Amino acid sequence: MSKPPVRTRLADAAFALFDERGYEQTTVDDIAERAEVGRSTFFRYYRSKEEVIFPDHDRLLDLIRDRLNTSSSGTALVAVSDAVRLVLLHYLEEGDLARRRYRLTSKVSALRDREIASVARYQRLFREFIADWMGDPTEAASLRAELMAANVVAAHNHVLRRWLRGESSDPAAEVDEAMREVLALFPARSSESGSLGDGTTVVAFRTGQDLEALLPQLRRLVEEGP
Amino acid sequence: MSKPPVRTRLADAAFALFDERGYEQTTVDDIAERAEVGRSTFFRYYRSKEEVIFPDHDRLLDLIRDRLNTSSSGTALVAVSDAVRLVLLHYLEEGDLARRRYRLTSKVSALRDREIASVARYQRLFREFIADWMGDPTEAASLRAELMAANVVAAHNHVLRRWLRGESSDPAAEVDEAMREVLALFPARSSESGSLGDGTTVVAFRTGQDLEALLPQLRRLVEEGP
DNA sequence: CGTCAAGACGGTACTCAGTACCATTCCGGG
DNA sequence: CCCGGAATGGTACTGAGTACCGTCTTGACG
Repeated sequence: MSKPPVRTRLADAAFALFDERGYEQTTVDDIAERAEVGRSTFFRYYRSKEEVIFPDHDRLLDLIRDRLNTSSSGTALVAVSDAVRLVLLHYLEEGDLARRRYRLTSKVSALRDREIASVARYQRLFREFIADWMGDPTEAASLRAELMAANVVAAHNHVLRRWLRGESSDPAAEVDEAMREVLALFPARSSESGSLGDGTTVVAFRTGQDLEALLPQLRRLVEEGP
Repeated sequence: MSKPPVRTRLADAAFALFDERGYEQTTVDDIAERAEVGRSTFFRYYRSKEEVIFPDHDRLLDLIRDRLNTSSSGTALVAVSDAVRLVLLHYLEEGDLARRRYRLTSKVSALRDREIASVARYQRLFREFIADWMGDPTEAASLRAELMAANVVAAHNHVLRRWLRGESSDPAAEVDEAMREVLALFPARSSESGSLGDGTTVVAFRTGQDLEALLPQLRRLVEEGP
């Protein structure tokens, strides 16, 4: 009976020690020792101490990038929503491992910062994808892309964190609902849905209730003639 | 003629060396030496090498927190928008220093990550403030708070980065416009504007154009009876 | 003017992450 | 059996960050 592969042994040892003594109190030597390997071997499998906890962020980012590049969804926002659902599913598959990681990142600010930086890379990818997709180089379009990306990521994080905290029994359904919420914030423009400009137009609002705030959105809807 | 204060000398030396050799190629010893100070003294003024570049993020965060706590704006989102404008103005006051920092963070990923982590702290603060302000513990409200915070921060970052890149001549006006855009995404609810529930109701949409996506928003508007 | 205490400063020594490099061992094909 | 490459372990180094201690300055007070 041979031992499990080195990479797995290292990860197991690391998580066990982090749970026992805490992240900062655990040295790379400790991890290597428990995994019964040399210190150099640790750094062959993981570039840093942090990477034991976030092993495949790079791989997942590449996967999402490919997904977007081969996407054929109706709108950029829908494509991105679909892509981000993949990320959530990835975490769900990790199961308990994801929750252990969450407990660690909740306690250790250095790890939380790293996690946040990773998420920002997704957001950047989404922003660039949406901006490219819109093909509109104006400042307004650029801001819009930025907002869309931020919303998708925020919605994802919201659902993910709920699940990680054990507050969600059906995160897949929740993320779908959250994405619908986001989609609703950014109604598709007529040019995006194939220049059918002749549908019935109806407008709904309550007078006397921050009509001012609603105006830009209504204006956008109304001005979109063929 | 005495020299400038130690803290200033250290910062000047650090930025000069970062420009000359790059961030990673500069050691703390180098900085201390150029500032004509001992190495220990460097760490008395800055907790880490990175902190020379981001000296007052903590202070600014506290300032924003106070601002929010003493705020009396009409809605949570407006209060947060006002607060975030303060952050932008802070950067504008820094002037060229902010641009030098931006050039550094653009090149050195470790610094970019740190910057992103700081921004995330603002976003968290905003999210908690909005959630508290709404006082609505439901999941939908929680998501809404998350989205609002994300939008405000994204809009701010968008304008700030444009200015840092020299693409904006009037960032103050741009951030106001961007915040209007964000406000427009989140129309105030009736309960927020004083329980006037008896206004005229009108509804507008284009059939055949992602009506599905618009539904949640419309439903929300319609269901808000007294 | 002398004294004393507090703070600023410099220096030393340490831990630990991460890198570079080299020697050894293991293993499969020839 | 032999050879070559891959995996491994060990050693030595750099540099960030921490702890601690001795020294020097400074200013208040008698």
